[in-house]
Amino acid sequence: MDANFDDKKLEKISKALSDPYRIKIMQAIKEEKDWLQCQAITQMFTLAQSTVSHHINQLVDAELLHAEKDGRHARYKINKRVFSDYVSYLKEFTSK
Amino acid sequence: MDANFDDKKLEKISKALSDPYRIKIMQAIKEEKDWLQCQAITQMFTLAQSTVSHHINQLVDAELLHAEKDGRHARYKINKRVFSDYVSYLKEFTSK
DNA sequence: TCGATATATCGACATATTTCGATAGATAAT
DNA sequence: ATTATCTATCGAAATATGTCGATATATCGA
Repeated sequence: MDANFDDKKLEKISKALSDPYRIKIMQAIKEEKDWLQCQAITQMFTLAQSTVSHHINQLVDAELLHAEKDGRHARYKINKRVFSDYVSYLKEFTSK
Repeated sequence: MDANFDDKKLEKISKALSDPYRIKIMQAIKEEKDWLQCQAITQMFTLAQSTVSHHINQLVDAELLHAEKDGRHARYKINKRVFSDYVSYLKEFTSK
């Protein structure tokens, strides 16, 4: 287990995943093309751009997404390491 | 993947795990004795009994905990199957 | 340079969540 | 029976979160 994975991180990641739009954003990034721009995500929903940006921010904050700036665009990718750490941490509850 | 595990369930479980007290409750049940009474949990924190009951309720609602009535006591146990399903569902994000 | 596009930030408002105290319901002990 | 114990529920208050529109910032293209 990664030493810098603690309860606070578990809480933050769980919170990031506790919203239907954020779950859909993660899935879109995973399933559709592996990375996405904010604007493309905005077009998927009937949400203001600022709201989508806010949701993405929480996912980035929780490190579930990795953000790269590419000119005026932003590319968001799934941080598989953090996801794996989260899953490993949770597995503790299923063992024993 | 369990057919009755969908995004709504993912959201609900994530939300249940997105609170520091609820995380501690889960850990206490797992680590200390595998099951616990509400009253014992209340004594772990400086929280009102009604608040603890409310937190437990959300964990039970998300099916992370299984509740048994034992006289006037309640026994809460971790639902390992649901936990496993959650973990499996999440693993999708780390694959490919 | 100027206008268009992409993203981030701010303030305000609505809704949801957390928390408490009070109390109800149910069971156990005396 | 009466009292004590354990859990659940209710209503209210405080705090947090989601959402928007407006606007700022930064980059690209003509």
